[in-house]
Amino acid sequence: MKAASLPPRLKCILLLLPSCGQSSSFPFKLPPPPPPPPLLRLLVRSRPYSLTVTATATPTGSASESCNMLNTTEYHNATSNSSPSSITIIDEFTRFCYQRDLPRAMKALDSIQNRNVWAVPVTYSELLKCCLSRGAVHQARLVQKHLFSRGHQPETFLVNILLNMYVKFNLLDEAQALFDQMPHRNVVSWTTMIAAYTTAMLNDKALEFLILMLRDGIRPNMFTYSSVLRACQGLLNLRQLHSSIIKTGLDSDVFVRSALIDIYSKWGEPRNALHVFDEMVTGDSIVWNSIIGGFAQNTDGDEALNLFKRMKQAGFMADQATLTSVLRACTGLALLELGRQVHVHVIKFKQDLILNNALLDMYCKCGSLEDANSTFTRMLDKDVISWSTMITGLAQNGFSRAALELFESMKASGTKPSYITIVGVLFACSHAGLVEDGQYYFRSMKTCFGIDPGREHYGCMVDLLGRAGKLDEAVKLIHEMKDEPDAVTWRTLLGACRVHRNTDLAIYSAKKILSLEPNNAGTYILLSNIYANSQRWEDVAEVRMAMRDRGVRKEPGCSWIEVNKQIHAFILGDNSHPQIVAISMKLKQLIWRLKELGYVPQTDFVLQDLEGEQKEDSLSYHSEKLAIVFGMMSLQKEGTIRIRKNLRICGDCHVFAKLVANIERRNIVIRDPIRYHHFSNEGCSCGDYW
DNA sequence: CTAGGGTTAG
Repeated sequence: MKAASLPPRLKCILLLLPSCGQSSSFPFKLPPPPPPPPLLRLLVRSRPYSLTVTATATPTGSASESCNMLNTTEYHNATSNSSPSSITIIDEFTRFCYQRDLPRAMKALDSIQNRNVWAVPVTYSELLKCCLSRGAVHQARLVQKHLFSRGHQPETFLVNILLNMYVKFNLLDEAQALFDQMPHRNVVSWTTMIAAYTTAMLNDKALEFLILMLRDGIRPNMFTYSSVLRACQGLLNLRQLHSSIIKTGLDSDVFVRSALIDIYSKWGEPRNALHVFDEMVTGDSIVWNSIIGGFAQNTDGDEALNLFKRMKQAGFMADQATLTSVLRACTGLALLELGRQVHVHVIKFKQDLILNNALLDMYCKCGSLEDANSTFTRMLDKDVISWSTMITGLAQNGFSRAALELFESMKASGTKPSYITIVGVLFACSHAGLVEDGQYYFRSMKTCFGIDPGREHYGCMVDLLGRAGKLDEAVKLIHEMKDEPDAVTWRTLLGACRVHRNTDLAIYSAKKILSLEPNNAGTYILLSNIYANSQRWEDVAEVRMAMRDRGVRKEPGCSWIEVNKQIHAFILGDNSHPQIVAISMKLKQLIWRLKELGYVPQTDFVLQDLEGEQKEDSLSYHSEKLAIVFGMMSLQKEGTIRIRKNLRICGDCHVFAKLVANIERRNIVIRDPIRYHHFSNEGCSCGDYW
């Protein structure tokens, strides 16, 4: 046994409950012996008996007389019977508790209980800690019974330990019952309950307890706030809590601060989180991780990477959590090269599951399935998330068959698929036009895996049926949904309508989307294009008017490409790129070459009211075209050109990319907000459907 | 005796 686990003060004091009805408070006041040096502690442990007797034999104060007498009597009786004395039993009990010998300690507890004697409170706390670490609920309950036996009221801190234990064992009702019967509750008792309800995601309950606590006159401390913050129900709530934290000055606590940062981020206000962060005088790496994670999760990868830089400058080391967030930022920004650099650091942390999952996702989302695959293969531990990530990654990048095969391996491995896994599987089916497989998985998900189909599953099925041209069935399915169909669902149907040229249903879906998302410019433009295609100019004008009235602005198309650790952004109508002249020239030449091979620019995709030449010109400056040309100019001849863009790729750029990939014999990967396009000389992985 | 950071879909 380690010396460190010995009690700081080895007080093997015998506590005898006076049968004369005296109060249970122990009358002896022993000056705490100074903590012995490690070597001495070992000595002390080996001779606890003599220590005990000395201690109990030197009572102070007159009130102790009777106790002492009882004490002594008990001692003599015990010795004359040649059975172990109460002193010995308590001593043994104490020793077993500190040695974490649970079975023996429990046996000793039994004897103690029978003899109506008590050990000092700290001993019980040792025993309870032992129960906690072993998950010994039953034993803990016996300890509780003992502590409350014969009308005895245990110290509040002991009850707090018990409370915490029930909470950790997920026995909230039992914790609550114990809390209810406590005569005195301190901050710790309240905070334990609040933290319990927060963890159980019973946010109302947690907040209610905060109020009850305040009513009871107990002032929250930093522990309380850092727990209760996670339970807040919205920004209003959060601001109230924040201001009371400031009033009490507890905002200087790093725990409270990181909780504030997390919660502001969670409620979509990373700027406020940054404010809280920047006000901090001294922080630690966890607070850095909080703020970096906050931006990474709020799809502001740029700021996350900025902060990561600042973190390093401030001299903090990146750990697993930091790198996970950094990878997530790379994922969002499609920064494959930076992600690769992070990978080098990931290797330092041996097999961290979450970190590996983030790495895997980064490679998938950056379109490098080779790297994703090797990462996946090298992972020793895989959980549902690893499998789901890889399945979805394969499916999104156009490898549907491989995705479905991997799903079979997953089932064979014994990992239970989750809701999200099935989304990936159905996505794979819809992507590859595997109607029957998709319907099979959709129908059997409930019976095979106990997962109720949700919105996303219906969405995949709408896509599946829609692609196959079964628009009626798709609509029927939407009506069968338990949840209200959301904009994503209608957008899926709209996509199918465009491909199969069902104008009426397209207009119907577009209107549905607009009613759900009145500020999405893309939908207005889509609707206006549909009208334009069927020459309904009045309707086009009406849509334009509605857009103007509601102040909806179209986000300019933007494409990003990473070259030499730098990100080059091309924005429609922006000529600030230093090489823009050369790029434009090269693009013109390329278009010329393509035209000779039969390329006809598809002017339907121009959204402005332009005509002829002009129309074509504006089209040729779509940001992805510029990015492709820039990639050809600045990347190695063989290298894949990887582009990320903010809007869906238009049909003309799609044809363009396909042709370029073909004549230039190089792979082009374009990731738009929801689909991946891998262009090679065999065409596009999306199968020309998106 | 009570508290903080990271991963998969759309």
